[in-house]
Amino acid sequence: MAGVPGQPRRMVALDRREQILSCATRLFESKPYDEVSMTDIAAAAGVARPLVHHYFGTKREVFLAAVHRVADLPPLALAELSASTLSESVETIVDHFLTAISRHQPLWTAMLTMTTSGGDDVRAILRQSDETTADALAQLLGFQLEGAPLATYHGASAAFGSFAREVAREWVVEGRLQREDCYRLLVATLSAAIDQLATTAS
Amino acid sequence: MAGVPGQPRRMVALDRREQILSCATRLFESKPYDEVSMTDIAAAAGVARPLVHHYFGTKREVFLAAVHRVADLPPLALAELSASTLSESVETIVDHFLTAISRHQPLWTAMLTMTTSGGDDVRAILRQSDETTADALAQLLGFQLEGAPLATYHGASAAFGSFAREVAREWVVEGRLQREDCYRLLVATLSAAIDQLATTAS
DNA sequence: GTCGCCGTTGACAACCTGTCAACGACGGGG
DNA sequence: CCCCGTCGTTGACAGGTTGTCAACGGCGAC
Repeated sequence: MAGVPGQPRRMVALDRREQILSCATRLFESKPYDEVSMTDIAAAAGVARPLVHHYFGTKREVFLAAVHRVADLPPLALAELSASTLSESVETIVDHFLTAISRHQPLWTAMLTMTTSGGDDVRAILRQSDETTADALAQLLGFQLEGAPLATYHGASAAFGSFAREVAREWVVEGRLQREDCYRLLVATLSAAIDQLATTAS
Repeated sequence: MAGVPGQPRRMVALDRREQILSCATRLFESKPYDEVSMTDIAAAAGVARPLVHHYFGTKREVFLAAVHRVADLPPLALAELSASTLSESVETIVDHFLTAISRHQPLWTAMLTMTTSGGDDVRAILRQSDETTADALAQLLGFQLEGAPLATYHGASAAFGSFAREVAREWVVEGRLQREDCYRLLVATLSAAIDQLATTAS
């Protein structure tokens, strides 16, 4: 643990945490969860292993911090959507989603490879993200959600979020889908799902 | 490692493998991957730990064998579907899917909890299952698939398979969706997806 | 009866995670 | 100007885990 002579060994706490987290993220992007060891992370950050524990606690927490950071993409600017046709709104949303992915492609491939090793905790992070955007979408479309319909809506949106990510994976990492394919698929299915939910709710 | 006196310590190889795999499956159903140790599996099977390695190799392979076994549900009897309306076919398929789940509910919750801890290898197992049923469906609907459309179709079906599993999870383990909700959602989205693919292919 | 095959296991080495006491640079008070 | 407390940092330790190997012992073949 020699440390670069020119650089001060001692760093401001938040900077050091940030540096470790960034190194850890880079590692988790390339290998699945259980092929990355705390020793690897510490070595990548040029730091002793207990320091990683000092900042994050357990290894799982390092991983979750990395997932959280990567999952916190600039949220879709739903506010931009003025009140227009439902189909237009859907098309715009899907288009925004896909452009966001292509703009932050490395981050997305990172997230997709990281979340494949995930458990319930990773699912929780993704679900929360899905629910907030789904709520925004519902408000935008003028849905009245309360009681049982809300739970149903959240369940459906979580499932659809998983679908959208999987479609994106097929485009960005598997390469079996083109952007056009993703667009058509998502627009068609999302429209159908919304129609379905709207008619059932009434 | 006393072993039950009445039972012979030495077993036929395939039986022993089967017994270990069944115990391992039971464990992986209840805890995520990295909270189950080889020691646990061996103890559950009443056997020394090296024996598990002897039969399966690495721990990951035990896990994959368990996933594979659980994922190999009685496949949807697609052959029963006679040539009828597309919408009728879709409705029947979704209904079969949901009934299969409710009939084998323990197995399905098992698979859903196991696959949340999965990596690329688990994804591969699921994908293969998705592709075979998707191919059967395509043949049933009379699609002509070759070249690029085939890859597109496989990508889309993999994504939709993930969606269907997630919907099922919301029904069976999260409880935020009723069976009726799942039915409507899946019918609506699957119809839309098929329409979409059919019109693009032509 | 004896021999060899193979299911089975104890023991070992390498690794990994999580914890603790201790070291030492940095800034403030005397 | 020196001393001291704070806090970032680390070496070392304990417990547990995976994977491997040689060796034991029951069971069928000859």
